[in-house]
Amino acid sequence: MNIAKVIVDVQAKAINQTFDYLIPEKFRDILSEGMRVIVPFGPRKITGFVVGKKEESEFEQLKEIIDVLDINPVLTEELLELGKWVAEDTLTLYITAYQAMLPQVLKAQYKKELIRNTDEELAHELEFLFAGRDVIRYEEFVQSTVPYTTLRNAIQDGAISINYLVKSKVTKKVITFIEPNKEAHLLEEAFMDLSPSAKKQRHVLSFFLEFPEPVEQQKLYNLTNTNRAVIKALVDKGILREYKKEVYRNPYDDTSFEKTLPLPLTKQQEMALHPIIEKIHNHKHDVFLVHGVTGSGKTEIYLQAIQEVIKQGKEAIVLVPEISLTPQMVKRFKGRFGSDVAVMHSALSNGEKYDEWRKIHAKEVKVVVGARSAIFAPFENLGIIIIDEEHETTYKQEDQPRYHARDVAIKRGQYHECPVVLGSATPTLESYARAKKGVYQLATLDKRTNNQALPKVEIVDMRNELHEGNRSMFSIALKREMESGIERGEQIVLLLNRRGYSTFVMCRDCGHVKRCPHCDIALTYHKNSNQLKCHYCGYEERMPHLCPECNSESIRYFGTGTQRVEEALNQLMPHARVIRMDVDTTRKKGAHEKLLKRFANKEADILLGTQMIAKGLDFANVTLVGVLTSDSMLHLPDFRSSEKTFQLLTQVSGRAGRHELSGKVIVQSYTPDHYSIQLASEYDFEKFFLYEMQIRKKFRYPPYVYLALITVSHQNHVKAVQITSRIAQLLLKVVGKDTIVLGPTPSPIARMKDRYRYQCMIKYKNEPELRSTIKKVMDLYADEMRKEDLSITVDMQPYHLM
DNA sequence: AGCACGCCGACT
DNA sequence: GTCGGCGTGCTC
Repeated sequence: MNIAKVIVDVQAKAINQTFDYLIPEKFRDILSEGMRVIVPFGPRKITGFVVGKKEESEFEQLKEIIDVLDINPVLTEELLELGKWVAEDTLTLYITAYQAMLPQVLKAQYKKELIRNTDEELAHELEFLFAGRDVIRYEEFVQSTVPYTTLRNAIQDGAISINYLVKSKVTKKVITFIEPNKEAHLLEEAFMDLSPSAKKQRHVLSFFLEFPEPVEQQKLYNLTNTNRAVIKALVDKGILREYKKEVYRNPYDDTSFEKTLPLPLTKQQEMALHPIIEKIHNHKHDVFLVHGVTGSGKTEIYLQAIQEVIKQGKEAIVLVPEISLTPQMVKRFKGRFGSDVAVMHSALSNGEKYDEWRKIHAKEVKVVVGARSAIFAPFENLGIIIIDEEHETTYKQEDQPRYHARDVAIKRGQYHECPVVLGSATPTLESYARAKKGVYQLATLDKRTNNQALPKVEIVDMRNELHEGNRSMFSIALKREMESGIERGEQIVLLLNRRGYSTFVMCRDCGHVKRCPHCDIALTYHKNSNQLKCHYCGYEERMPHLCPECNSESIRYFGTGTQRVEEALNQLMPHARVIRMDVDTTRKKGAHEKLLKRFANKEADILLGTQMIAKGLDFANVTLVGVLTSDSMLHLPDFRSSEKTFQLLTQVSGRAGRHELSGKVIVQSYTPDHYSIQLASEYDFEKFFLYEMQIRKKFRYPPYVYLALITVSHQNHVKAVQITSRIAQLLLKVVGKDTIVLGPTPSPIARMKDRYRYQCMIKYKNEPELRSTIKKVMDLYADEMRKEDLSITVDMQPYHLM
């Protein structure tokens, strides 16, 4: 096996295939599939993944692999196969799929440098640029005024050559330790010899006389109240010694988690857990849907199933929506499994993510708890995969590869012959329908573990409030409940649902709304900078004093931001202490946890926030949940808007009365009769499911059909429409008669970054050839995509129709 | 994609 | 003769 098949790091359709390379003698024994290599590619050097080996190649002149980057393969055989499947299933490039499976820092960076090959005089500009050096960075040339032709000539003459470099982004964290450099009695001698005026040095030495152990440099500074200078003096005298050690960055201090033991299960939990355990014992794959109301103890089921898996010497993956949002979740896993747990989520730095990944790769942990991409954890002996809050949209990646973690989980579950558990209080219609059909195993938990009733939900019709002269954003009922709650010393969670409903700027005189000049969307007002920003392209301008249309001074921002609610709250109840949680107050690392901790410590009466407070919070003292704007996303152009509203209301309601105190929920709405609001208030998932399924059936939406969305964008409006139309016609010709091809229709954001966007939607039940057909159609436009700056993207099973 | 190479027109 | 701007074709 002297030849390696390599997928190279070039994102282009024409390169989406394996390339053969000769394995040099020195790498023959060590090179295996799944390793990263550096290979020559045309004039450059790039990285690639070895996906296979073979004896012969149809190419005559093979180049040799330049270097091998890994000692152990970064992708297992399973992951190589899985990546191939992901790429083909989502219609993306192999290299894109492989890179999505690995931490960012393993992606190489490419650099160039110019090398002088001759002592002879160069063109004078080049001579000036090199300034006596033999090697310069390529950027130096780019930044200079030297014409390209001059360099080109020098390269053709052989006077200068380009060196292509592959640089690793990997940085490993190193900690400096300080320890005594002498034995105890010699140390004591040294102590005596120290000048009596060297107070600090004597203090440090006395510390080491008491504890002759290595100490982290930083800790030593703190413990002995010294600094670099003092320690250096002692090191220079040969009394102390410093050494460096490579460590994992540990974003969670394992010792700070209290060890927990399995809790006794309720009958319902027992019944849900039992069949899962059975599959674990029999090494059989199956998909379980655990449909449990908030507080029904789903997490305990996960924990005990994982315990069983660990007992068998196998590993577990737990996906949670966005783990930084639920420190309580991490606490529960770390509390039960301690340092056997790796944690992966977007709030970690790239270095931290890499370290957590290395722990998995090195088989130092048994469990990974993480967001979407943790589904690719390089375990080789998986015993269970759990997806908590299965309905969350974050499990679908919105850029390439556009995979859904649930699909990947099931694929891996099949490979490892292990169960996949989906958990939710409000499952997606897709999963629930499958469970009802018997494709998934359904377990229902309709009782809370503490037998507390779910909090009562009161819907307030905001139209009546308006008629009765209450123009504020708080209904009379909500105000009353907030006041009495605070009086009793209880806490309140207020949700401002502002998805699809941000703060835009409108002139009260002429109705003019400020829009982005490059995108078809209203600009959003940002108070702290007094600027208007576009959330799609980043365009920004100053908030105008006068309406640009009619010069009126009555130009104001509309919509309800959390800041405005906070101000109104302060006016309404000056004594109430409010914590505001939104993108602005949680931008800084760790800000999230800090705010939640303050709320938990009862440093505030009201927690006011956006969607991010709806999930996973568990505060014993919260008895009231208020939803200020329950219907803001009902009117989005999205077939899931009812489902999402139902999910959000159900979830946020579950935040009240989780422990001894009973809870209450007040939902304010302008459409109080809407079924998703009504049924959420009754916690009637079953009824909601049946009703919504009828609607999906009538309008032909999932789960009755599968969707594929093709989005075409181009600077020229007419061109975008024309091409979309042609694609729709081409597809219509080949698909089955039950398949619906819609389009061209303008995308919900019809213009973005000065490009017009049109889409073609395909609704199908059974189209085994659809992927290859779409590929062929895309190939027809390959040339135009390159030359004419045309863009065509495909999303199989889109979540948002943007 | 990213690069080299070659051709062409413009300008000293 | 240079200089700079495209278009084209190749990458094991």
